[in-house]
Amino acid sequence: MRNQQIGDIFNEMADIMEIIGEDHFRINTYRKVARVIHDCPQDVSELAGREELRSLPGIGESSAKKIDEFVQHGTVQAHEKLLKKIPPKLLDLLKIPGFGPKGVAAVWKKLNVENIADLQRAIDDQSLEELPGFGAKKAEALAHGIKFLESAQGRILLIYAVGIAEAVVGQLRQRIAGLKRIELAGSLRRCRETIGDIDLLAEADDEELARHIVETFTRIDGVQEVILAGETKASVRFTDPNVCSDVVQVDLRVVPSKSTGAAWQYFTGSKYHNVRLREIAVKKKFKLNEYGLFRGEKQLAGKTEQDVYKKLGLAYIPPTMREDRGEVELAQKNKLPAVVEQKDIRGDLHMHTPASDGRNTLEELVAMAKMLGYQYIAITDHSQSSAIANGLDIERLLKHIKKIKVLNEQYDDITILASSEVDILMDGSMDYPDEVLAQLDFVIGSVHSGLTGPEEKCTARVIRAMKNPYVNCIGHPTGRLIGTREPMKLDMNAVIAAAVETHTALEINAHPQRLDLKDIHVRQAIEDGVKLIINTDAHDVAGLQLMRYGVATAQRGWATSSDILNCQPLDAIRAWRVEGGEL
DNA sequence: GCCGTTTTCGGCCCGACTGTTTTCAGTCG
Repeated sequence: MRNQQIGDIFNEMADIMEIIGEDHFRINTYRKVARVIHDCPQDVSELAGREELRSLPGIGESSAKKIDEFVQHGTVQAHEKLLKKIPPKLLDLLKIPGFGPKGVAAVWKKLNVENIADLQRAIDDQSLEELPGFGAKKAEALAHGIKFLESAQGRILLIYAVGIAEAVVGQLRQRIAGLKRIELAGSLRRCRETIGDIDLLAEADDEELARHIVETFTRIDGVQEVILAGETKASVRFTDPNVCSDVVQVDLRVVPSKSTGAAWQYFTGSKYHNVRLREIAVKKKFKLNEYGLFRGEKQLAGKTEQDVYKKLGLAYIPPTMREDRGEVELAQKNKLPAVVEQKDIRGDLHMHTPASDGRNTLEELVAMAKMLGYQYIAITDHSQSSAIANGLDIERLLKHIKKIKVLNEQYDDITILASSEVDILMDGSMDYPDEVLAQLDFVIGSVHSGLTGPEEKCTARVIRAMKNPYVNCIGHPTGRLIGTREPMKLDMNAVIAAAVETHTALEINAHPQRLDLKDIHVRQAIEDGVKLIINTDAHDVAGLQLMRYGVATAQRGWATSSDILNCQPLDAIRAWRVEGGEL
């Protein structure tokens, strides 16, 4: 999969073109191409040379040729030419907050600054402040920016961002008596798997209150630094050690109630989704901004998001779908899929007890599952090869199955399936013999070791497991840990085709560090008719409550409840499992 | 460079904040 690499080339070309001052519409096009490539579930290097590549939205003849060229030669001439026009480390300067292409071009041309060390020297010897358009304050801000860059952390996991946002909102509610409404926005609301900064939106109908909210925000506990603060908007760097050790940028915007919907829509993004909406507005001779949808001076919509979409002639688009991945077109035709919701989930088919590496008893898990309103759960302790996870040998497993069946008899309002998360061994065989697997109500096959092998080997391994008639589902298919462990190299086309052929479900593991399958693969899988299961893989009762992250990932992949096995009644799952029939 | 139920040529989203400015450019989201 070379999409990351190819997309990065287009972004780098755009960066260089900005510095040397080329047409910015062309630059935007390159950035869009980069985004389309990054979002594409198919390996674009496999689409190269075929018409399919040119049919991707935003990719025209010229971009397709560059992609073909990369696949054939490993380089793109246009890219190489651009690289020759700038010093090799110049692009590092763009990473400094507050320093953009115009500034970089100025210091390079006028002061021969070619990298961050050069810039630091220009700040130190005060030659920077002599430059037209620069000054002492700008120099100071850049010095600060360089320091920040040296200590900068990357994006944080969604669940930490949720924790931090809740901490900030909690403090604001406590400190501001007149605070009526405050909402989460940005990538946090869209439930991207990682979050760069946290966006909040507050409502205030008088300017006094708006100022008070902004000012209070800059003074709450945990603020490390105020980046900017105006009348209606402020940005801070914030940390809360109760959530995580990272320092995160939090942006707050305050708008009047007549604009709350438009502002919430705007600050939820994505940027590209918003651009699409504004283009539609322009075509209708309207104007869309964070204050509302306007015809001339007249506000047509703004109080609610629903109004804004409606007046634009669009069906309401759920936040998790707002990525400009085709949802706007479907909303225009009123053909959006009704994506799965938390309330559709009827059970959780992946969790662990102390029999292997879980922390809560069977009874405690059942109690929590009942509280969550589930009709069924599957107990899926590890198999014998997972020694670190205290996996069960056959003898222990058989006893465990008995215990679960006895327990199941005690409940008439929930069904407990005796199951197992069985290791897929290196050669693709299963960690228990078939006659043992046959005794389980449900079987998840998972890869837990040897994830670093070559693609053909990993793919063949998983597909062999799928071909075992007792395996119902592949758990966390790629094995990735976001930000920590790379996904296993899988030919996702082949895995999806095998899932259809062998009638095996794929898991959407809801754990915030996994989210595996991820959104674009979810979409690819359901397009080909694969059934998915959203599971928490809980190791304690708190883990059972992380289902929402899996649901959000399913929504981001446009899955409806009919795509998700554990949105169906247990009888339907049993029939699906045994007969291989349709749901 | 891409795209088209107003266009195959002429468009391509919008506003807050900051700093260096006598009216605005750059950056960010």
